[in-house]
Amino acid sequence: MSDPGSSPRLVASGPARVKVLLPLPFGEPYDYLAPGDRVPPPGAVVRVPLGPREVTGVVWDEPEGGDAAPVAAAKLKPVLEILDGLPALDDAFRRFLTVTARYYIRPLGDVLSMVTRRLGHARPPRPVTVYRATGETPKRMTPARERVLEAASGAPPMTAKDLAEIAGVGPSVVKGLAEQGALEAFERAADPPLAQPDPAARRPELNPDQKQAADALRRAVGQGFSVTLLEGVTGAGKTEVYCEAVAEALAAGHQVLVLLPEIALTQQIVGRFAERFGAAPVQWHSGLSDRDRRLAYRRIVTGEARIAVGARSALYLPFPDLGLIVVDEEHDTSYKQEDGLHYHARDMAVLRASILERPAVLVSATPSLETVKNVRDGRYAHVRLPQRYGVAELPAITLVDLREARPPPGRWISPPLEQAVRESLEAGEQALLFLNRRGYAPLTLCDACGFRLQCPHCTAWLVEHRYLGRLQCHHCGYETRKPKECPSCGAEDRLKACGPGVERLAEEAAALFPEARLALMTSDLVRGPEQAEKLIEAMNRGEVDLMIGTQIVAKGHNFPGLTTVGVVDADLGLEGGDLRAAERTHQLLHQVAGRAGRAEKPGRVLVQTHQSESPVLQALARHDTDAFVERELDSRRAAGMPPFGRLVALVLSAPEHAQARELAAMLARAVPGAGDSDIRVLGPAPAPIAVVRGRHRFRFLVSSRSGRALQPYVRQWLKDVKLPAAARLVIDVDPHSFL
DNA sequence: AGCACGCCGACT
DNA sequence: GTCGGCGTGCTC
Repeated sequence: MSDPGSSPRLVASGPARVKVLLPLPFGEPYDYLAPGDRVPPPGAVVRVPLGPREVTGVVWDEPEGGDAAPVAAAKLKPVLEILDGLPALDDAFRRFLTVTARYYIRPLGDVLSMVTRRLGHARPPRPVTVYRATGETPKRMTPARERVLEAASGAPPMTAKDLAEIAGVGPSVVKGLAEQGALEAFERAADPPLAQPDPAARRPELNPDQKQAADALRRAVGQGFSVTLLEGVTGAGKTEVYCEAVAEALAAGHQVLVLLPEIALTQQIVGRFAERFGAAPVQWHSGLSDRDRRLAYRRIVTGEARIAVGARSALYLPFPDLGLIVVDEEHDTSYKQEDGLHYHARDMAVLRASILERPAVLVSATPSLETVKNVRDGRYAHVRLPQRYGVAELPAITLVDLREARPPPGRWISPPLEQAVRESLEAGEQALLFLNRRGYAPLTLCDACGFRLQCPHCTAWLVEHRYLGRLQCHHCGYETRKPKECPSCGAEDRLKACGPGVERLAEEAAALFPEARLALMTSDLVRGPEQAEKLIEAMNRGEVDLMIGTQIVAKGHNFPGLTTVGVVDADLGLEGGDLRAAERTHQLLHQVAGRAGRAEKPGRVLVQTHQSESPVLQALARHDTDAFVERELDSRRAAGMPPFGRLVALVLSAPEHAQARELAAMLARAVPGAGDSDIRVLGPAPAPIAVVRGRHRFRFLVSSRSGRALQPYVRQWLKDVKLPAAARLVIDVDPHSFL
């Protein structure tokens, strides 16, 4: 750690050394000379030379236990500039980045690069000229001028371009009016002011259970680091409860971050926050326009934004005074980043809270087993909402065994499901069909020669997307038109769709229920949160009778008129056999089931399966989450798997199969010797998807049954391994995907 | 990550 | 004889 007294001071031996961390895959900061006049403190953002170029870095502390020989003084170059306009990264945030890097076995500079990409956003926007009406009338009035003045009056000041666009005239009209004194031009330098949330704006009526839960969360807000699991079934009112914790943190003058798994959910939560606090929170997600992103960034890092609602990447924003982190739907798999730095936002949220010594609240109807274990071990507090607020009964869940109730060939809706949907449509109610498979058909084959259409770059079938008129690879994004002839035997019109996707399901539903108004909701057809919101609103207004969708419809939306839910293929999530398959299926189906019967009408759920005896589905049908959790925990404990044991996956890839295989063998030879029976290394094995984007992949899996940290072992293993540039090694700590 | 240096094929 | 391919290595 740096000397606390290292503010500007004269050093006999010339300009001081400063450590500067660069957003490049280096593990340690580089040494520079302080610029002539002053020594930038740790956290300061600086421009430094690096070889022939110039990069933005952050002044860093001494690396911990860093006793490596110092870089020769002759090599040192001076810092070019201290960027005083950009907020410095405080100690806690720097520490957060350091621990993230260590946990995920990644160079610290890699982690910084997630942050510095945004640093440019902190610069204030260049001033723009805006116009407002003065109330004067120009000497000569024209229809065009009238329209402009009408648009300007009462509205906030606008740029000439916006004003002209609204009035449907050219910008010269605006300029003319300004010359005449009817419009006043001025510079708008600062960002528009942000309406501030009021913790007391609209306190909701809480039922006794909610009140008790809210009190517990409020108490936690005043008391340093803690993690609380807020558990309650869909509709129990968890959002209202955690909003009380948010209010408490706001009242104490802190910022609050609410993490959501999907940007499709942000609109809805933003609306509820606006209602509760009288002002909308700032949003942060990948769907923001560049302008909105910059604005949001500035508001967050200056502290003007008191509440930020965002996707996982919001966790790596430098909030100056974060007082509470809420992770909504904490069990959701999209919190795990699956490319670049493979971090888990829920886990890192807990880490950030612990470093800040502030509370975190994890919210879920179906908590992850990791969180359940932490509760049982006494590490997390547990607040449970037992009741389904406003609704007496849980939906009736029926398992439809497809071995008995077979759909007709080439169809996927069984007679009982068809019947149930028909009844609900005839009653004027809404129905939802859920199938977690995008596109029209997952596989296309030639019925003349049996050839299967495969991605040229991956070990994967091409998925037909009929709406887009393309065949798509879901692993690399490769797209092509569907050919007329079989690429293998040349037979014409013999390529047949195989298996169901939501688009095909929609086609089947349209044929079965021609009078119903259908809507299809999938991530590739719904672009951005606004469109998702539109569909949801149409559904809420009753403009849709039958909604068909992938898991995007399962998450968090309330459809008051929805009474019947059909899960078309419950077996989908159970196959593949990865360690969390049962857990994910349980969570997803529980969530889908929770969509039914939210208002006064009771709901029913039909779950189609070939394995109705499966314990996951049995527990689901009985609404017996606890039984499922017990069973699953037992089997994980017995297997030494997470959350009891730990895993690290390593995937080595190279463009040539032979090279990948040889390098994998070389890595295998470098595995540190036994001597520790707790840690095991499996592999190398060809990855389940052996080729992705033209790269051949081999997997290793490191595990410890005891739950001991694996990072030191993996670091030791890779310490002296040198890979050629063509090869890549991806390290996934706590992997969720096993592909 | 960039970007330069460096050693082997087809061209003014 | 050069221009340029991208494989290897360095950047305080």
